[in-house]
Amino acid sequence: MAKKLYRGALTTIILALLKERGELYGYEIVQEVKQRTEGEWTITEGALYPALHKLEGAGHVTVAYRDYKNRTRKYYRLTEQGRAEEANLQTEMESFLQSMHALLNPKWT
Amino acid sequence: MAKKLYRGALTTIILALLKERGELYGYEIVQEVKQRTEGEWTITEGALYPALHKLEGAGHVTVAYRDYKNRTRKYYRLTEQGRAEEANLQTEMESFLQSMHALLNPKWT
DNA sequence: GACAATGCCTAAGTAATTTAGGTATATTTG
DNA sequence: CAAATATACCTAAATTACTTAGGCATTGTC
Repeated sequence: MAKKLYRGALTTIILALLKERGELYGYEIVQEVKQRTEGEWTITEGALYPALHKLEGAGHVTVAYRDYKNRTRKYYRLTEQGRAEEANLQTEMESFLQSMHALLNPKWT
Repeated sequence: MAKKLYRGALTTIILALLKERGELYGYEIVQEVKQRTEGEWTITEGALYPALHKLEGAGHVTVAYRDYKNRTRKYYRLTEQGRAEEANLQTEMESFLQSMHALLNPKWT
């Protein structure tokens, strides 16, 4: 995605964006991430599409095909389970941030 | 370390702890991380020791052997380059946190 | 008319981790 | 006091999320 970190965060990001936006297609997710991080992160398609397929297989998202100018877009949307999973991963991320904070910021005794 | 996330953060953590504490031996790092994260994270030794050896090979840390009750401890300490690297990784982590924030927290337009 | 952008995809390679061992001494517990 | 746990180091194989490097087809741009 960017350099070394971030491994494992991709699914969390996808689900969070879907929760916020309701519906997104793959290519749109790439653009969205690029915009929001001001070019810092570029999701590679080789990571994104397999991740989306895995989410679909797990029942966390559903797919709807829609055409736009002779190109087919696959729109993804959260299922009920997907919402639950999103909440879990959000919690996990918060826990991660907290732990990281505890490790990198010494307490001024 | 914990579940899925955090890959790539280990070196950042090690260097940050060394900067703060001056000197640490391997086993001590495991304990320190466990304490600070309130048991959330357990660095596996299979990850830690190779990481330390890599840091040594890169010239980011130096090693001093010291004995304590018939057991040998390998104390690690930052080199000048190690300090620079620590600063780099710290910056990288901050950038990561910022990007993550931008992705998970929608801006209330 | 060529090249970038849009839109989807997969397969091979990479690298940081986990898992699962190994060795040896010190301390705690039943 | 024996057995289990803690301390202290280590490595090798397996796992896994990712990058790299392709492929296909259409649309927009210089």
